[in-house]
Amino acid sequence: MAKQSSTKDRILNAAEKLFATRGFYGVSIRQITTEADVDPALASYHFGKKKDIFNAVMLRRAEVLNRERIAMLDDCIRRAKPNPAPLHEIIDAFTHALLNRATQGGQGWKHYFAIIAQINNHPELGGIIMTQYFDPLAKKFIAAIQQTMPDSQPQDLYWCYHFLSGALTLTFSGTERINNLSDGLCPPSDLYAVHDRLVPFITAGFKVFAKPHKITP
Amino acid sequence: MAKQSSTKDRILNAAEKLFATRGFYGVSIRQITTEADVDPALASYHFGKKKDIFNAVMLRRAEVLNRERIAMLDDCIRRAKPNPAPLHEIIDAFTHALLNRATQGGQGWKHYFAIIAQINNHPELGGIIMTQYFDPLAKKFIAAIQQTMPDSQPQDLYWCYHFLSGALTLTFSGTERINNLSDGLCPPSDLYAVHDRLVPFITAGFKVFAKPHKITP
DNA sequence: TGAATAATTAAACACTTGTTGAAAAAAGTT
DNA sequence: AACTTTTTTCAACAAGTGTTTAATTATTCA
Repeated sequence: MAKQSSTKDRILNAAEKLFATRGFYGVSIRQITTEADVDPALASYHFGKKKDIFNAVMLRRAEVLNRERIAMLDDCIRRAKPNPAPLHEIIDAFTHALLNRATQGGQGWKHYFAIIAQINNHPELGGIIMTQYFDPLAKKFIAAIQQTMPDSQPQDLYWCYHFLSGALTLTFSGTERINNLSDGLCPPSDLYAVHDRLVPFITAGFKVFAKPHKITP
Repeated sequence: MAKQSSTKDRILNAAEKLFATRGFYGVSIRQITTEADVDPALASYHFGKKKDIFNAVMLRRAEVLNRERIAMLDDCIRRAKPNPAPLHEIIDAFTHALLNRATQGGQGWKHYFAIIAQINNHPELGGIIMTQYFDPLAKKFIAAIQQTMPDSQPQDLYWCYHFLSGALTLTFSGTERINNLSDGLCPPSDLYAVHDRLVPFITAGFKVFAKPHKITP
């Protein structure tokens, strides 16, 4: 109906960039519309309230990322049939889409991941995407692992997922902390290097709970 | 010299509580001083700029926590001498102080950990505590692991530390996400249950890199 | 006690906040 | 062409922002 207006996209891109570095409350609508070179009133006109802008920013990418990750998980399970999929493949399927987008997806995706890291534990801001997109995927992921590790206990898997979630979030947040800490030895920009270590690390962690059940090491 | 004024503490406590849920930019000085039941001007009078309040909030606990964790690491290493300390004990020493404070430290500590989770990848806000307190501790921790796993490569250890850092941060942030996801099976309030799984999980992850060196699983 | 220092108050500063309304311009439709 | 709908602009709103100033009250110490 309407023309392929670029105004909405410019607002979203500007908002994404600013939210990534200063957070939701740290960015004003004026700053967004200035960055987008657009009248302040257009933000309200196109999106409504400020929080609606934020949701639009997040949903835009959550949708495509979610679809991709589900597809990779399904693929991984189908390839292995009739056997359960190998653990490290499940974990790779869960994480690889993030790697692809973070490395080849352009700056916008990096901003998106930085925002995710901020709202991962913020119910008010992260509620929508988390419950709508991430949680169903997480359940699928955990179910797949349950298949591969039939003797494991659900609580253990949920907690392991939790650890994975934390590691993943920090890894793709683009923080420079580890770079400073390692005196330049570990540039977070080299996401392939990280991913090559992340998957075995997490896989080994999960495998601890393959058998029932001895928590203290 | 001055009396043991409680005003500064009340401001810090109020700020801590509010920062934990709404972030630095999401909280105004008026909100803080109202919560503290104190005149707005007292914030500037006692602390200076808003960011100074934030730093004071963080430094207050970072100092005691840092001291505690270093002591536990040193203890762990000394106990094992002349052998290198066992890996899982090093990791426990690194994490156990957090567990103690989060479970027995009262509400303030929970707020503190929630803030840590927010600024973990925020250079502007997290810079001071991170470089001044957390980074030296991290180096000590990694050095200890290097001793236990002499054939490991520094890059691997740094990245593993990074994963641990992410998992830790999310775990102690107090988020309810995992609770919802697991339909109440994994209450994040039961930090002992989490910790009992976190340490073996991370230990197994590190051990992957004990020998040099085969990243793809 | 009285003088000096510290803490608290109330008011105001100039500026930014999110959002809205009505007028103007652009695009779309018949 | 004229008419309708969509988009953009400009101005304004009331409320909130961090911070400062000067006056007032508590406290400390000689």
